[in-house]
Amino acid sequence: VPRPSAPQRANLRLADIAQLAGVGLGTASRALRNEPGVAEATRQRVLAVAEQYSYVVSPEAARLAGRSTARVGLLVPHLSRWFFGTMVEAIDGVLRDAQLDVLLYAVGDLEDRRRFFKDLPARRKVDAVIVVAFPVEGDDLVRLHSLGVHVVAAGGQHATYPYVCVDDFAAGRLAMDHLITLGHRRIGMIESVDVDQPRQPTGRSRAYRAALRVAGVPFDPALVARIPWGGEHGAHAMERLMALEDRPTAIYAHSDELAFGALRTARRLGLSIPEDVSVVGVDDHPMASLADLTTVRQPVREQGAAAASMMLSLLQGSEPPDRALTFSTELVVRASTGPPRLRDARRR
Amino acid sequence: VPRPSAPQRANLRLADIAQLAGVGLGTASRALRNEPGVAEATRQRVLAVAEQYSYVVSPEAARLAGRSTARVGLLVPHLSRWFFGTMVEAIDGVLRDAQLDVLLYAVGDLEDRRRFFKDLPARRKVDAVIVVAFPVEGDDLVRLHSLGVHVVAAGGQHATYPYVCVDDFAAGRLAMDHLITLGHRRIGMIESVDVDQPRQPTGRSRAYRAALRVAGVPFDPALVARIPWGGEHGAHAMERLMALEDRPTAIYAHSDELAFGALRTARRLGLSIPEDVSVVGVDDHPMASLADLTTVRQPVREQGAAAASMMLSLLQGSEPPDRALTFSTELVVRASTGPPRLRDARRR
DNA sequence: CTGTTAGCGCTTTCAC
DNA sequence: GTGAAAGCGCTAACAG
Repeated sequence: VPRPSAPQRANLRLADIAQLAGVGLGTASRALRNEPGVAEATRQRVLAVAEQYSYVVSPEAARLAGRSTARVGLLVPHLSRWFFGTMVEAIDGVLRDAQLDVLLYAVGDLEDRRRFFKDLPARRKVDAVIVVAFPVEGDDLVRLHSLGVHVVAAGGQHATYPYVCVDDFAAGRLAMDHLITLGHRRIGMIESVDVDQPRQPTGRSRAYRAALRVAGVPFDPALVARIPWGGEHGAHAMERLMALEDRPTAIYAHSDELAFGALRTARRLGLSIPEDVSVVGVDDHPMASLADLTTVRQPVREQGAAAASMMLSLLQGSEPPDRALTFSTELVVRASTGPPRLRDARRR
Repeated sequence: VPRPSAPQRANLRLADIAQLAGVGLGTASRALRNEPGVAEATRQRVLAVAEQYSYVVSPEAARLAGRSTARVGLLVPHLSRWFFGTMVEAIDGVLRDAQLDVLLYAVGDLEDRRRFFKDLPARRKVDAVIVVAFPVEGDDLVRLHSLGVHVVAAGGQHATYPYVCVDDFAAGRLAMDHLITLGHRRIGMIESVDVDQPRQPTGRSRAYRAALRVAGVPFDPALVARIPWGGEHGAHAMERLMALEDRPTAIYAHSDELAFGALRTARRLGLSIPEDVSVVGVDDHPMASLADLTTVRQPVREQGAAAASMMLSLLQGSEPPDRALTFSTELVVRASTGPPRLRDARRR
């Protein structure tokens, strides 16, 4: 536990500004915060003095005396991944424009999260919390609410609190239907499971089975590889899938990173893409276009911005226009998918 | 500007804990903060009560009365890039373990930074600032110091304040010498320039010329492509380079992302790697292994952790063990580099 | 509309 | 060792 070295204090206090402007403390306070009940002329005078001495209120004092912290907590599991980084960047942007400070909490695993929610009688630290792509469970949620802390989810799934996300099922269907339309029938799935929450099948998984069902293709468990998230895991999954007796002609990966791994395996195996095997991912990671990977794009930055705006409404006391926002996804066809070889298509 | 809805307050105050433990306010305060001058028995009693009621001090009140904010500002230009995200994740981790809160500032452009440093009579917001991979200019620096705010740089270049980085020149030499050792003589460079600070040549650029000089190869300006950062730009640069009359047999890209772009161009051009052209990057982005890209690895997480530790020392008032830390880099040979074709090698 | 007066919850002298 | 008292800089109620 660091004990900071004492910094010198030299800044002006509200009292100084008030005096300089020739008004009382209360008036100065109101003027600075654009509270009603101050003569316009007076307000201008105060504002001018404050500006001149580049005065800023002490957030600590303001918080101690008042109610809000003007700070929001941003909980994110994996900052090093593109999706999360982009989301955070977007959220931070709109929050900062609204003069709010962002307290970052990189909560990699369940343990971190637990600690956060436990240590967070932190209504003492933030007015609100934005969680990126993971659910807040009932108990924690109740406590947050009882503390008066707002919660919104960005990029997660449906929730009881306000959220913004994409329809993962629809995204999955976009990918699968593309493959099926191309003529593929034997389609493998590389499915990543979150170690912390191996919960019920995700939308992207359900889309797989649904698409097959609609196409009249029986589900073959041998064709799905369940692995942890990550390119290397994706690569291994691909090895397993391609080692199958009756190997798939196409692969549906739950995310682009997984797909990149699959592509490497294919390349190393000497398979040509998409002639020998098609690969489709989800996300439209910036690298996807560099790898010529067909994928399903989801608007990440937009989701983040929307979630932050939602938070802003909540903080203002007004219900947000929408309690839930679902952005749509879009198929982006590139060079990694194509029709199966005739031989393969005929086989069944 | 959001006006938060008033949350209810219900938490215990230090006074309550003191009373519950049957001690005075001052004693309770000292006990909780492990200050000397409290009987061990007393301290235990206070600690026990605090634990029992899961009491936490109000950071605002503590700050207002005391000196530190227990918060550090983290300035990052591009959260969505792997390097930055990873760095931030690492920094956040050690700071959090030290009970410090991290205030995130995504400062994409010069304008954002300027605003930060202007608005930051924020000694009122943070005790210290960590900047990721960009320099703090003299004027801002002076102000920070005069406010008693510590500054450390993570992943940047040499600075007058404490920093941690890698030797970009050495990294560049590793990449270049690898190419030269393989027999390449006509080597192109894809160099990214930061729009905000098109400052003097970076270490990675200087390494290019130095390596050529040592190898006795004359510098040919036609072989270097200066572009903004980004895979797509890397791809275009590669197009230009490969369109050259006397095209290079190898490409040295300033970063892996650039190299990925180059690889795509090569692939689209029908060039085989590394037979027709070798490509080497810098960073060892996780995707590099998936693309079988030869690169120079730099330890990102370690740099972040080291910078954060440095900050901790500073905050404790003690000089850090080292005011500057330079991590070493390492060549990682993969499948994207190989000797030039004999024909090519002979040509000169 | 404006000035004054209480605290907000803690840290820090300063006596005991 | 420990308790009492004096603020830290501000907001919010309350009188004018």
